Amino acid sequence: MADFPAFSVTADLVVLTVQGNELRVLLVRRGIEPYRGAWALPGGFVLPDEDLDAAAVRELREETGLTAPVGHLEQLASYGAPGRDPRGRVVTVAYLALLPHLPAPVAGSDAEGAAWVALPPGELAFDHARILADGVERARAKLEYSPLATAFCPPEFTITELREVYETVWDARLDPRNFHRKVTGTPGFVEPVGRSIAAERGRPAQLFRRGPARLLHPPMLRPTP
Amino acid sequence: MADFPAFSVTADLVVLTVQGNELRVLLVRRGIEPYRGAWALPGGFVLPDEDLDAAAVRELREETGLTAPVGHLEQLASYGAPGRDPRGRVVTVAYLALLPHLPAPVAGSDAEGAAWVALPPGELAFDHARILADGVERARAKLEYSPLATAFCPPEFTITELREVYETVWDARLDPRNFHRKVTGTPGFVEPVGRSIAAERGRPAQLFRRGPARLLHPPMLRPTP
DNA sequence: CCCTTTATCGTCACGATGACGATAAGCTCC
DNA sequence: GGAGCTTATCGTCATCGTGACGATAAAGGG
Repeated sequence: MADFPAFSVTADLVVLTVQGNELRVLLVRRGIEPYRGAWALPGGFVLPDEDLDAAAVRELREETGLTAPVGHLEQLASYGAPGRDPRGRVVTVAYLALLPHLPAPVAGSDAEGAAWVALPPGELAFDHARILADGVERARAKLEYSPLATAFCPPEFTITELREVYETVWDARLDPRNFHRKVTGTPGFVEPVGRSIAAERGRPAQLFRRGPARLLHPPMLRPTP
Repeated sequence: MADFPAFSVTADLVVLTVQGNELRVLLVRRGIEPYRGAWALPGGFVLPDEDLDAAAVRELREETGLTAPVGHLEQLASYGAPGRDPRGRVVTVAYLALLPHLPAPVAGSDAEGAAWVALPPGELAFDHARILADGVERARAKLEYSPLATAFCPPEFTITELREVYETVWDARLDPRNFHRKVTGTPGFVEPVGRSIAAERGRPAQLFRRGPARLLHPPMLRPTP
């Protein structure tokens, strides 16, 4: 392998969450050149003896303090155009993480500052705008045929909370009655906890947790406007 | 980037085609160690000033002699576990290519030998069995919600040829009448050429070419056995 | 107790689909 | 040239999923 050693490899993260009718992404402000002071996706170099997935998990933990297996993490795509990093030849393996909104502040970050930024953000370093767009599009598409919307919710949630996730990520309004029928009627999507929770107003709602299904048959369809 | 230069990057290809009721993958027999003599996915190192996609296109051309934009090529996933290549730290960016069956023999290959091998193949070098499985699963899934089955067909094809692609990739039997209705009724999936072609037996079939649609709404659904 | 709000259940029409019959348009064979 | 075979294409019908939307249930606030 001494013939082609000229690559560095990073694992960068598109970490999305839903809070207050907004889809937000975790960004860090770069403390060093290049792009010093600019927003960028969190991430870092894959260690010499580390698997790609392990690097992504490590970066996610470092940036969010997450240790418990909550939310969802999957590989997104890889980006390796020459010149995308002015320092040299860098291939970035991007990962997509979907998390419930964390009440605790973003801790343990070694970057200058980390923040949840509403979409769309401003300018991003490197080709991170493209990576972010790919991640958001992946998330939007996956809500259709997978139960991943539950990754944006806490362990126990109401149907209304789940619907608000869909409405926020898709930027669309869904009929509460049809949504309720669809979700509770799809086997394995959600399972009733058996308890209810009172909201600020109105009738208390049943609590659910995510079910065992990995795929939705038939899928949730985005409204055609 | 001098801190972490210890990676080599390859672009490897999962090239699939449909021929005679069989799904086949393009494999090369390795001429050098490690895994000398074993079947492997075609591919090679990304050049120092080459984009990942460009490397995949170059490898595809070198292995198949393809120059015209036929079929389909997309990034699949990246694989970088330590130890997956005994020679050192290698990250492989895998690509998935779907091609019509090429009447010309596989030309221009710089490997010892290249062949179309029916699935499932025997043992493969490195972690290529896993990469191949991921590629096949991606292809199977994409036939549901995209018109990519046309990538397995020549520029002009009949509905029956297209149905045989689905049946082969999914290993399922589809009702010819319902399939015909579904395909011709989905806007942008296929467009009639206006001519017909006579098969060996039976009524001649109309010829179609692929339409402009990128997504199928609603999707083709795999039969639930 | 009435009103507001939200959760949940019901109803109905319509479009998509699976099962399958019917017809069309070539061929071969006699 | 017609019978018979094969495949392509069209039609029919019951069923299911879905969008639109009415109705009811269950809380709190005045």
